[in-house]
Amino acid sequence: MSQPTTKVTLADVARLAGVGVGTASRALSGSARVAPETRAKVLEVADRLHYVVSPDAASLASGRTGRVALVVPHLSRWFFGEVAEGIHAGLRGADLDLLLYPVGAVQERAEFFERLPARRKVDAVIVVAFQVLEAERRRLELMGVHIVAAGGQSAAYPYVRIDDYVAGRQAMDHLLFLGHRRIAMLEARDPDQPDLDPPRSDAYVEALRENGIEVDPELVVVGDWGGEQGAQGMSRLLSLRTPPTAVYAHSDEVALGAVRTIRRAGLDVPRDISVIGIDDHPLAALTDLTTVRQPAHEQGRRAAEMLIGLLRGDPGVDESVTLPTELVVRGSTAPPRG
Amino acid sequence: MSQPTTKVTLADVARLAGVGVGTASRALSGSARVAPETRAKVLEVADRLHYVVSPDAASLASGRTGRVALVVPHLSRWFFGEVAEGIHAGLRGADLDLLLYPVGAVQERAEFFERLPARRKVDAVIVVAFQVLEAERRRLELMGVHIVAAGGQSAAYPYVRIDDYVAGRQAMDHLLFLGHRRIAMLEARDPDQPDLDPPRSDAYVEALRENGIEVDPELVVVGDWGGEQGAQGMSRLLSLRTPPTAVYAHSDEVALGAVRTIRRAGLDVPRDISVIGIDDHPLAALTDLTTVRQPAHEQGRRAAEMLIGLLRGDPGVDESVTLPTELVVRGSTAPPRG
DNA sequence: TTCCGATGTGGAAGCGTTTCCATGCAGGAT
DNA sequence: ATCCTGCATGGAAACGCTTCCACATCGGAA
Repeated sequence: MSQPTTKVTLADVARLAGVGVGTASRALSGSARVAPETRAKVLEVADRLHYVVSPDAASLASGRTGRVALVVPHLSRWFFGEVAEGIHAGLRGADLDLLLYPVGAVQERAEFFERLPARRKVDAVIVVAFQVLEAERRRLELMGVHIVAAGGQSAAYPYVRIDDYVAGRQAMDHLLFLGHRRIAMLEARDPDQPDLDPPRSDAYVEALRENGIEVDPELVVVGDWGGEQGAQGMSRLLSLRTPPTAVYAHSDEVALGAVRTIRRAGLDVPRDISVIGIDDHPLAALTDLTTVRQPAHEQGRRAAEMLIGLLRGDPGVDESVTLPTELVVRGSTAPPRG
Repeated sequence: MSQPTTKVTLADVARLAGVGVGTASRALSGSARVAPETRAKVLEVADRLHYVVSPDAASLASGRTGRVALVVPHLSRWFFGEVAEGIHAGLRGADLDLLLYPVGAVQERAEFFERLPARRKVDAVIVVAFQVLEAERRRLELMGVHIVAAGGQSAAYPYVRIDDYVAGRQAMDHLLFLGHRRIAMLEARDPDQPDLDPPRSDAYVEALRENGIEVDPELVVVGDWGGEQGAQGMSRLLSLRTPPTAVYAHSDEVALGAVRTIRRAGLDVPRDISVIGIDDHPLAALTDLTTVRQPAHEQGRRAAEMLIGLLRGDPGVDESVTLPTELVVRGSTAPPRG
């Protein structure tokens, strides 16, 4: 029925509609001023010929690419995938395509900022949930496009995120409220992120201090964001002369690792040890893990909407947003024994 | 130091290098025949001017876009994210960009195939892990580009996948080997996928039959791929007069839902009921879930490599691949009690 | 009536490449 | 010495659009 073989150009449409190419272009792009009947005629012909504009020609002529770069580490981890979906949702209707740049591995990341493969290919960049280093920021700016951060604390750009300190406090305050005093922390850091002091850790320290509890360095174990590290960290905590009665993990995945180790040691969660995470990963519900929920999807969506505003040149849209988090009590926390 | 303000064109480079634009283009694209010293000169000038080709102009002139569409449902679910990362890995060095098209929701999916937003924007399409309907296939082919399937049984295109029947058999055979006879199945289906009979279910039926066990319809519960459905399905199984001694779930997420329900009922996994899943989701290791591992990342990578071959016109690369799966025994399965 | 602004339109000038074709030239075969 | 081959090169012609500019037309204001 249709011939995808011969490609139909704007000139063809214009000719058959009996108008000039300029008019045809205006009629199709919708915005410009064209007489209603002329527009109708052009659209009718375009439809009949199965006309599809050539995005490359349009980009070349207009200088706009209609694309957005999505720079994201670790697509395979729930949070990032969820944010990415949120971004896609927020971009709907804006007629923008997403160019995907996974930069999980150190080398990939270095290469991305080195080569800047998105250069000249996008109108904007969304950086998902990672801290952009100073040197990287400078490279990024060579692209000369809008940049927003989704789910990260890249303070240099407009962002949508949660308050990690508050999230951490919600977790810690819950444990403290339950009566725990000997609380361990499984701190997560990205291998190549030179965070000085993650806010989620500050929350630990300050929550303890406010409750008159000394920070015991033995009770703080650092690892990456993976569950395996949580499991190992927990082993270390269990080997202490006096293990903690509760564990605050920086993420649900880390928390689940801890739970496994506790169970393998023949102990019970939460009777012997309480465990709390952060994220509200879908599996947290399935594993009955108490956690602090953060709106992953929404962070993506809001960031995308912000970007659209920026591209349109709306005034005042570049105001960063911090979304609320929420304690979700499940079965992995309880008052300490005794 | 650099001026991202003024855009440098090929003509500028050519002029400063003292060559024609044709020669400059050939020198930069690398492949064509250019005298070594000429090429060196051009490259040097290009580098000095921070020249970056305009992908749009190049696409327009050459007819190649240098982009690949990645059509994927549910980015936020581990398997899809992992396959996507694999695809990205497989594409490295090929200088191809990935255009992301999430089509998780029914409406999104319909809209994608209706509007075909990737039309004229890509040289190829990778469809991740979902069955392309006949009508969708016809739409897709309007694009007139190569298509491959990663991690799905879309038989119409070259694919890389696992054998779902075999994976199911590995799970079932393990349970049977342990001595279970009353085995339930938590069957997962995509809400809008009119699979007749999923191979993972066939495996259940045939494994039982081969072992002389009648299929008890009560023991088969259907849901979607989410953990919640696994939890609910398990409730139903527990309400039977004679609950199963083992549960075969179509995915790890479903299996974990089942485990939660079993535990909440005060029963023990695996002492009272064994549970096995499929996937080897990272959290399966953390929750000690026995499962059948499938190489998600590799499916993506291989599909991407296949695509590169197709685009290069290599002969014989369009041969589909089926990767092996592997039983991973952990702590959620044991012989039946008694 | 004349003039003016608003509105709709056609067409040309880019946009920045790739690629084809013609040309120049060196060197080996005759 | 002459011819031919083949490589390296310059330049022009697409590629298919957007957008600017100029022009025509039409009412209404003066």
